[in-house]
Amino acid sequence: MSPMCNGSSVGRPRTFDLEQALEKALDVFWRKGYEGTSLTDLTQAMGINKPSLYSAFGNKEQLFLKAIDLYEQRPCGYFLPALEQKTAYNVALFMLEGAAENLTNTEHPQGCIIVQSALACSESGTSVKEALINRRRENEEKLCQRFIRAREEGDLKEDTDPEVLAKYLVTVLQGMAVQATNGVSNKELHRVAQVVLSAFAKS
Amino acid sequence: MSPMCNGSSVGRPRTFDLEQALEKALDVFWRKGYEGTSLTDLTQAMGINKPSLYSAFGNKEQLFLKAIDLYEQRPCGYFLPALEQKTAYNVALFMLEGAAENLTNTEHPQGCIIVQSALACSESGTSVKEALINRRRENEEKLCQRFIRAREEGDLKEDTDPEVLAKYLVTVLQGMAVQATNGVSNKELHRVAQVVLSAFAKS
DNA sequence: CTTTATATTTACCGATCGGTACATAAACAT
DNA sequence: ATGTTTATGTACCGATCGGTAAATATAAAG
Repeated sequence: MSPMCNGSSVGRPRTFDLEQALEKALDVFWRKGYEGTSLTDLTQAMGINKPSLYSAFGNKEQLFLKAIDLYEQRPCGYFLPALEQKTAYNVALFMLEGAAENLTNTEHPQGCIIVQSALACSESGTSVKEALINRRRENEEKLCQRFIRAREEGDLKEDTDPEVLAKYLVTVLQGMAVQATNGVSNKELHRVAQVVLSAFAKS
Repeated sequence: MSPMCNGSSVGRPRTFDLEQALEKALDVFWRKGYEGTSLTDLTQAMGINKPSLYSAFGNKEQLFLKAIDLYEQRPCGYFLPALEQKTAYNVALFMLEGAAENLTNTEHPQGCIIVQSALACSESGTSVKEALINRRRENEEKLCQRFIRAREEGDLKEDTDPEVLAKYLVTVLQGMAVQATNGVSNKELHRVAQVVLSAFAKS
């Protein structure tokens, strides 16, 4: 039992790459949603068979949760950096333009997996649905905290409510995610973002 | 063959009310989505069995399409009247406040069935998914036409693009629908609506 | 070598999916 | 009373669902 060795080098070695397989699973869940994705869809895309999937990732739900972790790190990686912009306006700018570009990027499925993969589902999907609700709430909360800080720094007027501003912004972002599933172009989403930003500048 | 008689009064009469059954089906589809709803869910809620469902409504997909027709007439009945308001601002006001109230109304499921019931789905659901995309587009187009008229009437400034304004507004409305599935209160949605409307007034 | 530990393959599990065949029931027309 | 027409209840269809048991394959450790 050698310490600090996660790969446990005894036994037959795995013949596929964990992260590449997870990327493939993310792609399928993103396009078809949680319940719309079957294990056959997954194993075909990942190039492995079911027992390998279960031994590596647990089950369908745990695989999905790992996939959305990867989603937040990679395709949606612009979110946390957006929070680090110097002004509240720049936070909104970075986030809206990043979303407009990313939600319509044709190098991966359109829209946001955290919005579209389990908005409504059967009983067996409710735990995933609630996990996604929590992710959306957490992201809104992070944005809210950033706006609270902005107001303390004098970056937002005293009479603007950070909570309402954050909720308004994520509402627009989630709406843009729906528009992206409609097949809207990045140019159109950028125009919507501009409407928000021009109002932001005047306030 | 007596003319002008839709109920074709020959044969055993139907023992359930078509519209009441459709209302029950709408309620289930609204909560569970298209693919998340099973025929067992439907027949239990409607109080009929499968052959009755199929003879009365065709199949699951046709039943769903009839359910969203009913949705647009009844629960979402504020949309078309909103377009008839006298000014562009009042159109937006009526629509945003109506949505805030309706999306969170606890007398029926939360959110918007046209947004949430098939954002992402398996291959077998793509035709329903596309039907919903078309509904969303049609509603956006109606709003766009209303804003074009508003600009012709001098009700909107010459430099505002009706298409962009309409797309922005439906984006907010669709985002509010997502928020509603998160379980947000009507008060919170009204605050978001107010952000939009105050910017609208200044423009 | 043998042992031990892990991964892969195949084949299968019970449950549920959307949809239907068939017999029966209930109304009207003749 | 009989036939026609439509609706209902039961019982079933093949396909697919998520998940797994068991056998085999491949590595390191002894």
